[in-house]
Amino acid sequence: MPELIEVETYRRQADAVVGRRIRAVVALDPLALGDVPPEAVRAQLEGVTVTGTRRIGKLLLLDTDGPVLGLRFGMTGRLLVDGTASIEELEYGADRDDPAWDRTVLAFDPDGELRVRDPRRLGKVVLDPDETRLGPDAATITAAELAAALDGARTALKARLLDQGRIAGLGNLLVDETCFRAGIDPGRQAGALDGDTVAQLAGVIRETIADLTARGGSHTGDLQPSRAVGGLCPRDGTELERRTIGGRTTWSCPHHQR
DNA sequence: CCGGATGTTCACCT
DNA sequence: GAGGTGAACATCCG
Repeated sequence: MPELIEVETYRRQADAVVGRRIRAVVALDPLALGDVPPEAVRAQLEGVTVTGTRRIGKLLLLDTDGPVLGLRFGMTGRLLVDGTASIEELEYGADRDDPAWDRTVLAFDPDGELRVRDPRRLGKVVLDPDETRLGPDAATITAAELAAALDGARTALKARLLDQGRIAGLGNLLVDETCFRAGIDPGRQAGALDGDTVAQLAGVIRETIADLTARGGSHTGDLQPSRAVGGLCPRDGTELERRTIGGRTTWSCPHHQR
């Protein structure tokens, strides 16, 4: 579930713990920490107070009076705060929801908790993450920023849009949806788009994020129901094409996406 | 049993 | 070195 849209809803939920103190790190999955020893993370987090929340792309940041706590959600991570999840998180696996998947759990003073529920364990917990490695946030991307991100790139447009160091926040579903709406072939060479097309695409990216946010998530796009073998373009009825671009399954309309 | 999955990283290649 | 590609990671689901 987590692309920029989902992580932004997580951030809003996380706002509830601003002003609270981390009383205990109840659970910590070593796999999420990389090479950092769990004890070190525990020692740095216990006792600090959360002072604010931020988001860059798909990275959720909790500012504290100690280190910055960075949370990445991988493919299947969700955030639960004080026992509640946000409403639009019903898509992955649709049904099962097992507390055994709670990989990171923080308990607060005076009360409450925050937990990351992540079946596939591809999420990460990072202290003081390097924020400079992320490009400008897709939700507010300008034509100039997008032009800079695509500049001279010989790779496919989709591959470049997925590159978090160039533009932060777009995932597989959002990229397919924005290319679909913009009428652009995601396989086109990224650096070959003319200025007008880039400006138009920047607008479509922002509008698509706003639209799907209002609908309830990255999986609510117009293209989404047709992302299957034999699926037809919702705009013109052409059979959709399935390819791998940038290492990800890609659905597009060979008729109106050029 | 097999393939694929809303992501990131790293080894390897051009 | 820059830039790009594909496998690996761990787990669940159809």
